Amino acid sequence: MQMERTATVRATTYDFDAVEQKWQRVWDEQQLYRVYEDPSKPKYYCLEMFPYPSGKLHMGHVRNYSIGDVVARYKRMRGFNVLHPMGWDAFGLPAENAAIQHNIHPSSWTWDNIDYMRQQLKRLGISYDWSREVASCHPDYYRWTQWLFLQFYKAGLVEKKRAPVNWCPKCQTVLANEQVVDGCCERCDTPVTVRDLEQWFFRITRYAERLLSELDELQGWPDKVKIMQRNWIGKSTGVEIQFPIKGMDEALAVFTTRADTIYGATYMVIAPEHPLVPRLIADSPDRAAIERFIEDVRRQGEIARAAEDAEKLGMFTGSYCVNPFTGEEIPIWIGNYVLMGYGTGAIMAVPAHDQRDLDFARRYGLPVRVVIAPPSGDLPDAATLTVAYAEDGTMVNSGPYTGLPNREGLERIADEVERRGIGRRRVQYRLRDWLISRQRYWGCPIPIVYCDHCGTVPVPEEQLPVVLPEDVSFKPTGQSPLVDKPEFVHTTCPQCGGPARRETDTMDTFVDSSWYFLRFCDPHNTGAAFTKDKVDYWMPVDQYIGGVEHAILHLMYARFFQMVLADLGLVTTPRPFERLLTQGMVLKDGAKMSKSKGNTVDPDHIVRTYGADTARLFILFASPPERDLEWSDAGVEGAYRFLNRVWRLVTDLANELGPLPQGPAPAGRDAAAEELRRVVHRTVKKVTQDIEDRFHFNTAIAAVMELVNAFYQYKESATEKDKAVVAEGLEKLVLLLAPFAPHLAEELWHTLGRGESVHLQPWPSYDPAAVESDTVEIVVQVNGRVRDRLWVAREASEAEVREAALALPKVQEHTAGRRLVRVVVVPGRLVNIVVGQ
RNA sequence: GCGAGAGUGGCGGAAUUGGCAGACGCGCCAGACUUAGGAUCUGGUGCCCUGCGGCGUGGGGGUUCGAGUCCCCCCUCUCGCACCA
Repeated sequence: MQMERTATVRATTYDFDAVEQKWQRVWDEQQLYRVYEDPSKPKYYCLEMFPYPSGKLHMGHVRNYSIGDVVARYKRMRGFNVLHPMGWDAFGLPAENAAIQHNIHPSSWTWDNIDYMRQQLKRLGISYDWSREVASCHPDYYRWTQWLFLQFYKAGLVEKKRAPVNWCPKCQTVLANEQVVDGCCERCDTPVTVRDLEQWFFRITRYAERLLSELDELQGWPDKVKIMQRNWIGKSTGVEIQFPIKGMDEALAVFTTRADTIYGATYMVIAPEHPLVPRLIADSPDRAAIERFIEDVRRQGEIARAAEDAEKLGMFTGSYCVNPFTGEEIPIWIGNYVLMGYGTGAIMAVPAHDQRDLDFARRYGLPVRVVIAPPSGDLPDAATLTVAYAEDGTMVNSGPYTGLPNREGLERIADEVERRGIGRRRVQYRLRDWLISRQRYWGCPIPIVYCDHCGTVPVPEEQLPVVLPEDVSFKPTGQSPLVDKPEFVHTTCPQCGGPARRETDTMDTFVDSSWYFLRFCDPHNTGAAFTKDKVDYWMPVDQYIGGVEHAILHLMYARFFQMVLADLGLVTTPRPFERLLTQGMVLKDGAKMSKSKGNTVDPDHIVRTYGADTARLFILFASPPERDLEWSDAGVEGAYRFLNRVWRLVTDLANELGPLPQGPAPAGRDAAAEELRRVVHRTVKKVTQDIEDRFHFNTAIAAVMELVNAFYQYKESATEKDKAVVAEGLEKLVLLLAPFAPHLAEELWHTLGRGESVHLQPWPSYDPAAVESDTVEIVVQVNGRVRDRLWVAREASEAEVREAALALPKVQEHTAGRRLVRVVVVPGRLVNIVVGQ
C-alpha cells in the first residue's frame, strides 16, 4: 500500500528539491554566470536594486530578482555578454537598533543576515555572477565611497553649513526626513523638533537644471518616475524684487512667480527664521510676544508646520515696507506659512490672487485688492471674496499696466524691475542640497579631520579607509558610540601633524548606493574605485529593476553621482540607467505584506513546499511586472501543477519515442502534426515578442501553457506521432521555459539527451511560414453583431470574402427584406454587413 | 487640492494598431481512469432566457460600419506630492 502510493506520487510529480539543488551545484561548479569584458560580444548590464540585509528575503525581493533573472537569462540566450551582479546595501539604522535592543554588534548582525539572504538567493537559482558580490559596509567598498567623497570635495561639491534639521530629543540624534513619521520619531514616537546644526552637504542644487532637463533623455524610464523627479526638483521661474524697508537701509527681497500682481500686494510675510526678524521687531511693543510666537513655530517642526490642516498664523512685526510700484507703505508680518528654505524666505502677499494669502488676510483683517480681472469681466468683490482668483486675466488697478493681459504685464513689470535695479528675473528650485551627515555609527565615516591650526582638513587619499572601529559599545540613547571613542576621535592633522579631531558623523546610506553599479564593473580593484576601461565596457546599466519607492531619492542621487563622475572624467556615460522598470508591490488580501498586519508569506516556506521554479513562475505569471501582484496560494498550486505537467509531457514523450532527432522539423506528416508544429512556432514568436517588447512575462507564460495544452491533445489523440515535429516542439518548449523555470528546463534539456547547459543555448527561432495557416476564420457581422463565421483561404480577395459572407444562410436571415447599405471587409479578420430598414 | 495610474466573470488577469470581450491560470461542474481520488487526462463554465435571442468591460453621453480601446462629463479606488510664493 505504502509502496504503491509512493510509486504513484513519483509517477506524477518530479522531485523539485533534488533537481533544483543538483543544477544549482552544477552551475556553480561550472561558473556558468561568471562574466568578463569581451569586446567581441555585445554587452548587457542587467541590474536589480541591491537589498538592505534586513534578515531574510521577502516576496518583494523574490519578485524583483525573478524579473531580473528572466531578463538576464533571456539576453544571455540572445547572445549578449550579460553582467548580472548582486550585493548588499549594508549600512543602516536597523543594524544599530538591533545592537541596542538585542546587544548584537551591527557588524555581526549585518554579516549574519547577508549570509542567510545570500543562501536564499542561491536557493532561488538566480543567475548572478557571485564573484562580483560587494557589501557597502566592507572597508574594501567604503574606502572608495570615502574616496569619491574626496573627489566631490575637491570639485567644490561638498560643503559644511548650518541647516535646520529634524531632531529627536529623546534619541538625542538627528533624523532623516524619511525617519520622521507624522512629525514624530519613527523609533520612539517623540515629536520631532527643528535644530540648527552644522552638517555636511552635497551641492546637488548645482546640478538641478541638468537633473531636470536630462530627464527628457531618459526614454526608457517610466513617465511616473520622471514626473516625480520633475516635481521634486520643482523649477519655477519668477522675479526677485527688493522692497525697501522703512527706516532701514536694508531692503526685503521676495521671490514671486506673479510679478504681474504686484499692485495687489497689500502686506509682506517673512519666515520666522528670517535673518532680518530681530531688527524688524526691535521696536515693536509686542516684541516679547513675537519672540514667543517664533519659538512656538520653531518647536512645531517643519513637518507639522507643513501639515494639511495647519492653520496660518502670524504676527505683525511693527515694521513697514514700501511697495516699489505703488509707493504705498505696507506692513511686514511674520507668518508660519512662509518657509525659510524656499525662495528668499519672504513673500509679497497678494490676497486677491493667492489662496494662502487670502486665508491669512481674512484671519487678520488685512486689506484685499483685486488687480486681475477674469476673462468674463466679472470683477471679484474684494470685500466678500473667499476663493482667490489665481488664473490669468486682464490687469486692473495696476497703474500704467492696467488693461494689459497679465502674462504680458508680468514680463513688462519684470523688465521694469531690472531697469530700475531693484531686482532681477530668477529661476528657483525646490530641490535642496543633499544633507549627507548622519549622527550614526553604522555608516561610512566621513573622511574629514578638524585641526585647531588648519581647520577642516580632508583625509589624504592614501590614508583611506578611515576605518569604522568595531570595538564599541552601544547606548540606549542611540547616540553614536564614535563620539566618545577616543582612539577614533583623536588623531593627527594630515597637514601640520598636530593634534586633531575626527569627524564622527557618517554618511547617509544613499551615498553608498549611488555608485555600487560602478563597483560591480570592477569589484576587486584595490587600487581604485574602478577602472575606466571596465566601467566603459559595462556601463550604462541597460536594464535597472526595483521598487518605485526609490523613484526620487536613490534614482536621483545615482543620476547626480554619474553626472559628477562624468564631469570629473572618471566615467564616460553621463546616465547610469538606460531603462528602468519599477515593479509593483506584492499584496496579500489587497494590502501590502507586512509583519504588523500579519499577512506575510515566507519565501522559504514556498521554496520548501513547491521549489524555486514554482515560486518564480507563479510570481511572473500572476501579474505583469509593473502592476501590483495579489498573492494567491491557489495560484501557486497552479504554477506547481503546470511545471509537473511539463515534466510529465517531456519525460513521457521521451520515453515513448526513444532517441529524438534534433533541429528543425519539416512540415508535419499529417494535419494534426502540422497544427502542432504551427502552435510551436507561433508560441516562439509570441513569447519572444512578449519578453522583448513589453516584459509581459504573464502572457508569455500563458502562451507556453497553451503550447503544453496543445501538446497534450496531440499526445493523447495522435495515433502515430510525428517524431520530428514532436522533437522540435519539445526542444523549443524547453528553451522557452529556460528563463522562467531554469532548473526544470535544465533537467528536461538533459532528459532530451542534450549535453551542454540549456542556459548556454541560443534562444529558439521560429519559421514565419510555419506560423501562418492556409485558411483563416472570418467573423461575419450584420450591423456590428456577430451572426456567423466563415473559413476562407488566407489569400482570398475582398470580393470573394464579401460574396461568401453575403451568401451565408444566417446572414440572409438577418438581411432579408432590408436595404444593403454597405459591406466592410477587414482582410483576414471580419466582414460587417450594414443594412437599413 | 495638484499630479499619475487603475476600474473587465466568483478570483488573478488577457485583448500589441478601433475589428470575435473574457486568452491563460485559479475556483466550480461533469465525464474518463480507478478499490479509492484532494492525483491525472478530457470536456464545460460572463449574465439573463425553455428557445430564437437579448444584455454585458465603474456610470452617463458622443464619434464610428464597428468602442474595453478614441472624445466629453461624472463616480470610486491606489500611489506620489502637498502652504514651494
